Amino acid sequence: MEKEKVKDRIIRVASDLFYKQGFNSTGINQIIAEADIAIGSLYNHFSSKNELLKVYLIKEELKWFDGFEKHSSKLIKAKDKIFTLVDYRKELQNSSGFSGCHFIKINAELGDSNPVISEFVMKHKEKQKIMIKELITEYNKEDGSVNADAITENIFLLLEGAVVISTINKNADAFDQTKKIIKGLLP
Amino acid sequence: MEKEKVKDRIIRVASDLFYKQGFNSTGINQIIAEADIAIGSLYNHFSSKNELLKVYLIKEELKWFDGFEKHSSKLIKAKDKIFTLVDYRKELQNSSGFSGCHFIKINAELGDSNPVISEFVMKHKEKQKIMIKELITEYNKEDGSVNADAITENIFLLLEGAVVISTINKNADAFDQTKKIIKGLLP
DNA sequence: GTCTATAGCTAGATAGAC
DNA sequence: GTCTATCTAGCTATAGAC
Repeated sequence: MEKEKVKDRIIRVASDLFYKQGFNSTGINQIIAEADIAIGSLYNHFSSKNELLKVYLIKEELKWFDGFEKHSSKLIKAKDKIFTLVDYRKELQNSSGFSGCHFIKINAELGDSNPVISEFVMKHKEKQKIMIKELITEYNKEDGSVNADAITENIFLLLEGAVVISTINKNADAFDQTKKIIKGLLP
Repeated sequence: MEKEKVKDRIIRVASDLFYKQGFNSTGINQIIAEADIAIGSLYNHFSSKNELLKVYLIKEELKWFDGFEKHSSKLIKAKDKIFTLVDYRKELQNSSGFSGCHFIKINAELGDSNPVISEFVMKHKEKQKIMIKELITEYNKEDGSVNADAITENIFLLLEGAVVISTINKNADAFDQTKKIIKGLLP
């Protein structure tokens, strides 16, 4: 295994801090301390804290879709893939100590102050919804005949609600409820 | 009309800033500038920025339930009260420029750094859910025989999802979808 | 009860040695 | 390409005059 490069270590440390304690609450000094580098090195690799934020979000998006691909690729039926989407988001919450969705979090924290990030978050959620719709369309070919747009929106909103509420409550109950509801939606 | 007292002006200005640009991004200096007072006056009324945060959240919770009471008290049937809950949250979002839920926002911003606030947010959402359950129980007495717990959770999660997604997308589409779905849940 | 002045600290970012 | 030293600006909070 190759040794982790400085740039990658900065990204890893910064990402973890941005997620766990928030972007505004994370200082450059804390990042360089935990990455064990000098401040000059950080600014050699990244032009600003904001650039580090963009790199973080782009990487998290890739991780999110790759992670779901790994969870669902072994499954054959679209119905099972949809159920495993609930399991996947539950697992992400469990393993992060219910720290929430990276994208909802940063959007809540930045509000309207950073349009580039706001648009990135909007597009990310749109991608998630499109992915769900593709699964529902696949499901209709295999087993069902549901209204794809309506069921997609329903599942999409339930999942976002479940993530937010599980973050607040620090438990996964909302995902279990969500799975039951979705089972009822896909006969 | 009585002149607004200094303390109330501080609360109003701070609340607006906390909501619109975030708690961490709002400085004491900005609050006193926009409230047009000296810093000594602020600390005469409030012991810390954190106390101001607590007052803000308590006040917003009161406003939330009072606002819904005003919207729903004139309605007779529980079913209509549930529909008007969707309208109410849609209206809150519209009138704030889709700035999101005060409580989800502060929870996302603070993470686990402030347990007192985290617990307040948790209890607030629990109160909302209990309110929904009371409406569903009332509905069952009048018109229906749905599974109260399951339908409550379903409506609750859909609404939270709709608030989050409407905040990200800066439009009310998610509420219109949510209303349609809820209409299907309450025959 | 409102004011000014300021303490003590941390923020993000830059300059320049090596 | 990593380092130290440092800049300017901002932060929360306090002291003490009036």
